[in-house]
Parts: sequence; structure tokens; C-alpha cells
Amino acid sequence: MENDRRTRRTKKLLTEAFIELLSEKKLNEITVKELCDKADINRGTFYLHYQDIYDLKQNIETDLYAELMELIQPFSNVKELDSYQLFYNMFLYTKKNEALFRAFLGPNGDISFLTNLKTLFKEYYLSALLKERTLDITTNLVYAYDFISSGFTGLVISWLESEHPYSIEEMARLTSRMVFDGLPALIPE
Amino acid sequence: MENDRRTRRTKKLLTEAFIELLSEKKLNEITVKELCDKADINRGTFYLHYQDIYDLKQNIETDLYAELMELIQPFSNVKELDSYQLFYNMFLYTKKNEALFRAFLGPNGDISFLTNLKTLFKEYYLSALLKERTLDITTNLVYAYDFISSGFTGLVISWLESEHPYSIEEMARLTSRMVFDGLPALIPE
DNA sequence: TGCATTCTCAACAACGTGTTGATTTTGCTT
DNA sequence: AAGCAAAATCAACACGTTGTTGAGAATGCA
Repeated sequence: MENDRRTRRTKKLLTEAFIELLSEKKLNEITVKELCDKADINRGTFYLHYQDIYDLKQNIETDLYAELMELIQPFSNVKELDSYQLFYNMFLYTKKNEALFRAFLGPNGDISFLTNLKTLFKEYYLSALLKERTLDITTNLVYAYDFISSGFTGLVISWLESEHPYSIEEMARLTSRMVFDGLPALIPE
Repeated sequence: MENDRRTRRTKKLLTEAFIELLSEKKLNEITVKELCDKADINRGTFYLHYQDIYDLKQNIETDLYAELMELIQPFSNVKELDSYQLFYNMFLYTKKNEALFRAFLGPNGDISFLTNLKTLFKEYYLSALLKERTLDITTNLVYAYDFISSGFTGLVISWLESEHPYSIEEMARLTSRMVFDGLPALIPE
């Protein structure tokens, strides 16, 4: 019942229409009726698959997390962590799913999506460090990784919003410098 | 018509009820009816002051930005910037308005509130640097401050959510170290 | 081709919205 | 303390969206 071509079609159309609407208006302003009109799907059909708009949003997010985890996973199982490469892959992924990230992280976005993104990144990045070196998980350390993951996702958002004047390579390098050297490394002289 | 005791009372009650509701459920799930019931205000009265829930939210945010600007302002007009003190004051302010910040930055929070907070902080912090030293505003520099302001607000969020085990002093010091020295300064040996 | 599943369509009660006008309550003003 | 203006209450309203229903049409699977 999940892999019927009709079901896939319906979900795809609804998802696309939703992302489109989300780039125009706030989540709460999107009605089921309006969404179905845009997707050209009968309103009853929507309720066959989702409970409401938030259920749809949750489904889209869950799929995205699954993909992201597959992307990050390899990095947390390596002897020597290549931070630059991790940043690079993350920026690459957001660019590939640009419409979706823009919608979820833009002005009409969802703060819990951002939170989950940060948490996901933080967990894997921190666990990668702990596989490299045996360290106590101090409050200091956890906050440090909160800072980094927030800073990183913040860069992703700015990068998307500013129509990415910097290449993925440049963004990854910039992130590395901020993480490991701090601000002075970015200020001339 | 703005400074009537009745008006102040109504707005205060509605604001309080709103913040309370926002810590329970998502913005979109909050109805005017429900809000007014909680505040014990006639629904018609609500429409006398606000267009809808989002208008109310906007008003609350605007008031907060005004206060925050007054707090940050002095820092951008000084010859030598004391970053630590700026961080300290920001953490102090969020603690003073804890219920509100929890509501707006928590799971049911508002991404545009977060964005505005980051922007506000970034603008003043960056302009303070530019008064200390004459620098070109490079893309590098702007992104660096995006990273910092995101990291900082991320710390604020984590700090609030974790019931602040660290003192304001400790958080301000931690932030300073991440900003100026980077991650290695926080990892032992 | 046949069968099961999905989608469509129309209709429904229920609920929140935003507005209205009449009435009561409240608080500034002098 | 009294009078007046402004604000809050209350009931009622048309309207639109919601979520659900049952019957029928269309579609994909095997």
C-alpha cells in the first residue's frame, strides 16, 4: 500500500506544492484546501495519507534526516576525522536540496527543523572527536559543540540566502578556520 | 488611547497568556478563542488591539528588539570593545526575560525571531569592530560574524534549555574563548 | 483481463474567524 | 465626585476551513 505508483505520485505532488507554498507564506497560513488546489489533488486524498499539514511537514523532515544521517555516518567511524571534508559534504548536500532547505530554513521555516539539523550535526561531529581521542564529556565540550553546530548551520543559512557568492570549497575552508582558529584568523594583519 | 490602564491590562494579559500557550503548543495551533479564554478577555476585545495572533506576536517581538537595541547600543560606540561584557549582558538579559525567550526560541518558537536576534547582534558587534579598526567589509568578515552570531545565539538556546548549569560569567567566558581561540582552546592537552 | 487499491466527488456537521451594534464598565479630566 | 470619552463585554452573524463519510470512477498490479 506504500509503493503504489499512485501513492508515490500523490505524495510527490503534495510535497512539491508544499515546499513551493512554504517559500511564499508561513506554515500556519497554508491551508489543506489551498495545498490540494495547488497540487491538483482531491482534498479527501490528502487525508488518506496525512493527518494535517504538520504531519506532512514531519514526513518530509524525517525523510531528509534519514538521508543526512547516511551522509554523516561515515565520518563518525573513521580513525582520523577530516572536518573540512565533513563541512564540504554538508554544504554540498544543502546545495543539492536547495529548494527544500530554503523553505525550511528561510523566513517561513521551522525552528524545530533547525534544531534537529543542529543536533544531528553535533551528535555525529562530537562522537567523531571522541573516537579520535578519549575525552571526558564535559559541559564545556558540549557547549563548544553547540556553538560550532549553530555557527555552522548559521553559515549554511546565510550562504543560501546570499545566493552563495562563495564556492562550497570556500565555505568549508571558512568554517574550518572559524572552528579551529577563531575570529582573529579571519581578520587581516 | 494607548496609555489607558485598561488597554495596558488587556495587552499584558494577552501577552502573558500567549507566551504561556507558546510554551505548550505551536503557533499555528493557538486560536484567538483559546488565547482569549486563557487570558479571560473577550474575543472582540482582542480584535480591538490586534489583527490576529501573528500581529500580537509581532508586537511582542518589536518591543523586545527595542529593549535589546538599547542594551547593545552602548557597546558599538566605544573606542575599545569589551566582547566579554557584551556577551555577559546578553546572557543576563535573556535570563531576565527567560519565559519569553524560552517561548520564542523553544520547540514551538519562531525562526524569524531567531533570525532577527542574530542579525541584531551581528550588526552591532560588527560595527563595533569597525569602529575599533578600519577594515574593508569583506565577504569573509561578514560570514565570520554570521558564524559567531549564530554560535552565540545557539549557546543561548542550549543554555536556556539545559536549565543553565553554567553561570552567566562562565557562559560569557566560554563564548569569548570560542570566538577568539576556537575549539582547541576548549579541548584539554 | 480481473481484482484490489487508490483517487475523486459531493455532502455533512463542527468549529474558529472577523465583524457588527447595542450595552455596560472603567478610568481619565476637571 | 460627576461627567464624559474610551474601552470592554456580549450576542449574533455570515463565512471559510476542517475532517469525515459513502458511493462511484479511475488506475495500477499480477
